[in-house]
Order: sequence, then C-alpha cells, then structure tokens
Amino acid sequence: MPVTDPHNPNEEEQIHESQSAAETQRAERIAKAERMRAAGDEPYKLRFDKDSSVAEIVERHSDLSAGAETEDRVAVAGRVMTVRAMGKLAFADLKDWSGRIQLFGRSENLAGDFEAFSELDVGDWVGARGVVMKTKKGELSVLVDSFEVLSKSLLPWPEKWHGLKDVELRYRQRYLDLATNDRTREILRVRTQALHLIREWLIGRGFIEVETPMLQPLHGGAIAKPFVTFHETLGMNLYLRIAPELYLKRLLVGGIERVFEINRNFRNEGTSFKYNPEFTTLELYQAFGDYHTMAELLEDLIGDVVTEIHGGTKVKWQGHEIDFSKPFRRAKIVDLVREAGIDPDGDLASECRRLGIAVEPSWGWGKQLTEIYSKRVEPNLMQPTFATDYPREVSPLARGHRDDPRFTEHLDLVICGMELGPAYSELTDPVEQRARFEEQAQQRAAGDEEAHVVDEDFLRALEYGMPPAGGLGMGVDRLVMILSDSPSIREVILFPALRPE
RNA sequence: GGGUCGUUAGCUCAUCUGGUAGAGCUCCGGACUUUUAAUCCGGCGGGCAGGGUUCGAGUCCCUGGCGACCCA
Repeated sequence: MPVTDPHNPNEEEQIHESQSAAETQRAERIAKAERMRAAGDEPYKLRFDKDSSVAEIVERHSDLSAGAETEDRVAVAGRVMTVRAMGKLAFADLKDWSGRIQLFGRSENLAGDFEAFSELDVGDWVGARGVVMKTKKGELSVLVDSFEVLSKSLLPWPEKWHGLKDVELRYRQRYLDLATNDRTREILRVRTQALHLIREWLIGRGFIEVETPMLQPLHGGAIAKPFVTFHETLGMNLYLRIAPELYLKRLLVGGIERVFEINRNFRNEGTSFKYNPEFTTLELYQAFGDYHTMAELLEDLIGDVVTEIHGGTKVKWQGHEIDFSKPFRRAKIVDLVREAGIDPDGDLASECRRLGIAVEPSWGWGKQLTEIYSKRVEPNLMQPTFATDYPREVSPLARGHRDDPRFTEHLDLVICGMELGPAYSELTDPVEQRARFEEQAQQRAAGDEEAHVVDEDFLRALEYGMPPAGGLGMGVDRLVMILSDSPSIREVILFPALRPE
C-alpha cells in the first residue's frame, strides 16, 4: 500500500501512473463509493423491498407495443450488466436470478439523480422503481424515477461481448461465471431440478431419506483410497467416507425397508473429466428385492427424471443422441467382451498386454476379463446399458450369482461410456461376509491400499439379520453431465477441486 | 505418474524467421434526448515465476507454478 504525502501534489498522479488498469478502476470505484457516503448515501444498504422479479414483469407485459407506457409501477432489484449513457438519456441492463430487463433513465424523470444513474458501474447491485414501458425501439423497460445503489462493485468485470471464457477463472471465481454466463446458471438449474425430482420420486415410493456418517472410524463399502483426518478430543483417526453402504445396511438390519441417502463421497484419487475427489451419489436399498429390482428401479427413475427435464426420452450429449426409453439394454460382461471380438475363455493375459494393460501376477481370470471390459467395451457403451454379472474376483461385496459361482449378482449402469453406478443383490450371510472381508484384508496386508478392512461392528449387525435386499449407487454428478450436455464433471460441480493459485 | 498444448492489459484475442508489444471491449475525459456489443473524438493500462544463451528475449534453452487435453 503506497503512503501518500499530502505535501507533494504530484504524488497522487505518480501513483496513478504506476497502477495497472484493474488497480486504477478499483481506486476510482472506491472513491465513488466514498463520495456517495459523504453525500449521505450509504453504498452498502441494509435491504430493499422489491415487489417483482424480472421474469414476472416480462410475463405480465409480453404483448406491450413499442412506445407504450403502462401504469404498472414496480420495484426491481438486480445487478447492472451494461450501461449506455447518452446526453440526457441513459440505459442500463439489470439482471436478477430470473432474467434481464432494461432500466431506462431519463433526466426529466430522474431530475437531480440522473447524473448518478448514468454513473452506475457494471457489477453494481441496484434497486429501482418506476413504471413498466416499452421504448420506441421495442425494448421492455422500467422507466426509472427513483433508484438506489444497494451494493457498490469495486472490481472491473469481464467484458460484455465475449464474457468470461477462461475455464480456470470460471472455476476459481465461479461467482463471476454464474453472474455472467447464463449457461452456467442453466447447468445449476438442471442439477437442482434433478436432485429435487430424484428425492420426490423416491419419497413417493416409500423410501426414507437418511444421513449417515461422513466421518467414519473404518472406511468401507467400496474399493477406493480414503482421505484420513484426525479427531483431536477423541484422539483417533477418522476417514472421510468412500461410501455410505455399510451404514445403510445397518439400517436395513434395523428394519427400514426402503432407505436412501444423497450425499458426498470422498476418494483420494486423481481428477479427470469424470472424476472429482468429492462427488455426490445416490445410494439406495430396498428390502426383499434383488439386482433385477434395482435395474428396473433405475430405468424407471432415470427415465422419469429425463422426461421431466427434457420433455421426452431422448437427450443430446456431446453430439450423441441418447435414448432413455425402457427397457435399457441388459448384457452380461462376458457377452459384451465376446461381442468386442475377444474370446472370454481364451488367453486373456496376452489380450490385456495387446491392449496396453499392465497385467499383474495376482490377477486371475475375473480381473483380466474386467480390465478388458473397462478398456475395450465400457467407453463405447453410449446408450443406457446394464452390464451384468461381474466376476466374483472383482466384486467382494456382492452376493454370488444364483446360477454360476464364477460371477456375482452385480451390474453396472453405463451411459455415455461412463459408469453411472452399480447395483447388487446384497450379501446378507454374515459368515460369507466375514470370509470376503478376510480375503480383502489379506490383499490389504499385501500392500493394496484400496482393499477393505474387516469391519467387526458391521459383521455384528449382519449377525442380527439383514433382510434380502437390492442396493444401488448412482453418480449424481455424472447424471447431471448427461442431462446438461456437459463434457466435464467440473462443469456440474460448482467448486471443483483445483490446486491453489 | 507420462506426453502434448496453453499461460501477453480487468476480459477476449493478435504479435512470421529474436530487433521500441497491438486491437476490440472495459475504464477515465469530452459530444450526444430512444440505446441494444450505442456511436464519434481523446486518454490510462501488459509479457506466469526464476535462471541461461545473446549486443538485444514475449519469441530460443533449462527449472518451476497453474490450467486444458490425451494416455496410464
């Protein structure tokens, strides 16, 4: 901060010359706010009683003819997006959450306040009162007779024509992105609407929404590396959850027959267009059902959400037309691999190497098959598909398949080449579950950081008896990507993980 | 983790082989009583950080930061 010398009249000018454009503009706006305050006009007001949203005004006067003036007097509030001042007229665009409208300032209506009106800055929050009219050029406007600056904006805003495009700035300063890019607002609306519809749909079918621990003494319910934190007064490590599964199953033991949770999971892994270290999932369990029940529920739920948001079952995503009409395709993993021209009973290890997959000695047939599926098949499954019957080796928490012991009753919903989530016929046999945990614990001891630990507390719950159940997880962020035609998960998460500037 | 590309004014972008860094919008001053990216005249403002090569580096080389994309 430069210190000004009141005895040196040139110093202010010298400082001004050394400032960047942004610093200059900021200083000018601070000075403007101070002049307001000196004149008795607080630049940061307490409140403003607005009586109409922009959208309401637009709706009320959609048929107004050019040059017509109404007797509809309104009080609107929003952010100034552009200012066009010319002589004794000035126009400003006002944007609120519902839309955009023009403020028309005329010296004959504003009298002594006209100069202040034409000096509004882009970014200022203002409240304005006046009658609704349409200018000779046909622009719906509020003919302002009084207004107040509600909050003075001090920093220069992105320019009006190209707007804010730099993706890094858009993510770091999401408020600017939201304020200036309507597309960003639209994605957020789709997200909140989808979440609302999912909740409403499930609650309408008798599901109870719950919240289970995000901080867990043991991590479980998925194969993933957790974040670790420390509780000071308890003196213990806690893990940010990688999944709510083992807690939701405890609730089934407790007798809740239909239960779901929509919340964040945390996984200590890298980022990509479809990964963010914290992400939102729907996880759900239904007693007395199996994985077929879950597949039917998923196609009903997603189909209804898509129809509600898009007015039909077809959605455009990155140039692909995705059809959500029922039923979604169901295909076994082995059959999908065979369809890709690879014999599932052939030499999978050399097939892996041919595909550039580094085969580890511990991998059995099931792991090799699944790797080939992930690399060769999944990315090409654009239309909604249930990839069913995962090999037992890669699915330690699902129930063994009723007809074939090599597989489990585990399916994945795949859309747009992305895994949206798994569904299972849940394992309810506590003895079997203990054996699976111990298998995992051995792998963990052998250095696999993602493998499960033995959860005695969960096993105790199972020993009291869990009803047969179907369970599923669904990545909400990825669903919103598809619903909003977004190429990256960072577009649908307001504040995605970024390194510090 | 590896590779490629990017990083220049508040924003969006230029700047051929190394030779005084430009534009539009924004901002400031002026003109203008119906603008719509208002227009016209004048003005302010800049090379991601550090090191190297060179008479001279935004440009070439090295290291690092951040981001995007592809691969693992």
